[in-house]
Amino acid sequence: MALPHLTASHFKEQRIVNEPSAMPVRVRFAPSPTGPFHIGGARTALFTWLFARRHGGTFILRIEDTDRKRYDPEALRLLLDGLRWLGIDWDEGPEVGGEFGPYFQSERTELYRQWADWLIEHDKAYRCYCTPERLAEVRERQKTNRESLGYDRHCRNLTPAERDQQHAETGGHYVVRLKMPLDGETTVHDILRGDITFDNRQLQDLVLLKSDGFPTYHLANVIDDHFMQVSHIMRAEEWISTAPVHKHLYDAFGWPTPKIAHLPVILSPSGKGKLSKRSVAFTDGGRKVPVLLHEFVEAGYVPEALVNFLTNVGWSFGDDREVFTVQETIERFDLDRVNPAGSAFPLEKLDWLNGLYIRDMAPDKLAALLKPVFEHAGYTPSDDQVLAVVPLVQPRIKTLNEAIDFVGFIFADTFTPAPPEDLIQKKMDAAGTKAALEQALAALEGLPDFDAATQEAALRPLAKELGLNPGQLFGALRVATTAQQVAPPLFETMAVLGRDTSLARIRGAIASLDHTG
RNA sequence: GCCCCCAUCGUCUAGGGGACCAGGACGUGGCCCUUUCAAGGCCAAGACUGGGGUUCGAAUCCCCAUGGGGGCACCA
Repeated sequence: MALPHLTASHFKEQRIVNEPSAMPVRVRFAPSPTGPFHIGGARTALFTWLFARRHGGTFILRIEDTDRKRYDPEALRLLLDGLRWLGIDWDEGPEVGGEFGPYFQSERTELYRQWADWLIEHDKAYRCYCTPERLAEVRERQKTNRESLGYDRHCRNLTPAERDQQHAETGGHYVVRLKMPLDGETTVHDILRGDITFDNRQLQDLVLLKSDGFPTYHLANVIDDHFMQVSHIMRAEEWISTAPVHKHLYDAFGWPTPKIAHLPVILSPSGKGKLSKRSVAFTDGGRKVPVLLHEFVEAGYVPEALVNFLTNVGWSFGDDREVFTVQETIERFDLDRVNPAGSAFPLEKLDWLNGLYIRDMAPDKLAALLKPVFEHAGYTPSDDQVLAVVPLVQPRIKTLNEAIDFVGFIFADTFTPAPPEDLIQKKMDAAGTKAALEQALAALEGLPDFDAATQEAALRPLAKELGLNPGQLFGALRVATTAQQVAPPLFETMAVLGRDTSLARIRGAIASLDHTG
């Protein structure tokens, strides 16, 4: 009988027991306003928010605007709008405040500076006077010598006299670096992965305070998470490698380390590399893969579908269910069903889900969503016109934008007839098509009403009479009235178009067939 | 190069030593329905990366290999 090993399954058992801890759940999403809102960030925000809501905790939004060079004032608006669009609300943060503010790191610089000084005073950190040029040189040398890359700790070993001299020479220009242990190991506990152990010799004396006086992520993050009483850190997987540094920072301050879960990354649909705005990917169909949240909005996805989709990537509902509401997700979301493996972005599944949600939607709600889409495409339909068109598109579109191809022509100011040859259906010729259209025209003209059912009652027997398949007659009429080979069902379409317009177009088609003979 | 993480159908996933000749979903193919396109219904093909252990028994636990991913900034 072998001794039981400490295995992943042990962690999982422990996790379930320990999860509802006495400490109130306080989690944060802490984006950096340096550019558009990335879908990966949106997923991290969603999972964090779901976790907070599931545990009756507090969801904090904190803006990590400590990078002056990359700061983008537009980014914050995109971020807040994006979160709201997804239905993610925050209990503390911009616009709502909270007792642990301010929630913009740029307004907390004094705090970071104080604690950086504290670290220096307590010999946990040191001032580094190395210029970017020297750092680059060190780097180059390490590369040519095939050594492992990193700061050589030059300033850590300065004598007090040398330090004073450097201070004077550089005009007090310095960064603050954390004094990491030079040997031994550091173990970080990740909720999804268990213990992760690092060799301290691989770890860096990372910069905590930049020469412009702003903190780096490492410092600001640790200080804020501590003072904002964050219980669980949830962030993307790319932070794993700096987690041990953060652990040492907490230890240096003498603060407890929050529980940490590194969420898996979303990969490009090909599975090759992170889903990135820099390396634009395309689907097999040649469609550009959306990456930024506003690209999903513009592509005609609806928030309920995107949220449902995002929860299906890296997390699973269980019970073999793929479709569920946010409320249902909140009721059962937890970290133990988060898959630590990165996943390719299954865009086709989003299309399917989006279509599902569209078909499920109340017609007036769909109309409200569709109107701006039509307007963006250059049409100006009235509310009633959009509502009339909803039944035509609702069962057949996967994204809102697809409605434009189906029914956009209905709102167009001018009608461009299809070339006459397009009117001619399979196994038909120009003369036969012309005759069929003339017969149909006559039948339609005499109708007491122009609703779909009345039209059908007249035209279906006519097709038989003419010895045509329904598809032949209806196809010719479809092209005549819509100038499209693909359109919503004919009778409904003509009903929306109106009798006058429909008949005029049929007459035009008949005339165009004269010229082809 | 160094460090770290991960590994089930093409893809997203279920799976926690026996209930697994591995379940669901998307996509794909076929059939039905049909007025083009959809939607809907039915059916089908399709995976435990490899090798060693542990065990009566491994998709599941351990090790190695391989593959993929992430990181190695005065960016987050």
